[in-house]
Amino acid sequence: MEPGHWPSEHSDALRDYFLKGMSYAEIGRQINARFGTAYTRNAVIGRAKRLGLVIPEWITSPAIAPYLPGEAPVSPRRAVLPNLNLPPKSAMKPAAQVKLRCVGVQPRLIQLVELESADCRYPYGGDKDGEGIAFCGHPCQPGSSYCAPHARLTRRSGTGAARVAGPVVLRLVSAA
DNA sequence: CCCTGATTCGC
DNA sequence: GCGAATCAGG
Repeated sequence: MEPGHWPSEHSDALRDYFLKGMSYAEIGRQINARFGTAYTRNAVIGRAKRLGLVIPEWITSPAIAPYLPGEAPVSPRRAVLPNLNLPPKSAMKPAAQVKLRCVGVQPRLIQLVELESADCRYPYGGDKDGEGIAFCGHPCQPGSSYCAPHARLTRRSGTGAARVAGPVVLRLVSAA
């Protein structure tokens, strides 16, 4: 694809994940995984800001607003315009952080019964599927229960023995 | 050290 | 408008 612009699908996903309370890096990773894109966290952040993404307080804080007299009851809608109304800092999102997804790998989404002992046990679904949970299924690295991408996703680096691929360009290798 | 978010600046 | 580079804090 050759989009100089973000597809609405991606933007929608971005909003969804954002409202879900995930960090930009994770949002990026998940969108990357789902759409097979290669957005960096910077890209996601920049896009989010440009989109005017804001934390709907009325969602996270449905409490009564004890605004001071003189202050207009600006509850039902925060100005989404690029004026000068940005909150002092980040409002941070409370709930969420449920499940991680994955990197640039496309999971086989196999069932547990099909999962072998040498397959990556990375949980998929369960988030908005409603269907049975599936797993990555990629051949896991020796000594690990996950494949390389998922292993590095869980934890960074590999005891100073994995600094080979500089600018990592993860692309799937699964063919058949 | 790792991570995070936020901004600026060049394309 | 997009995103990398960079900055700043945890």
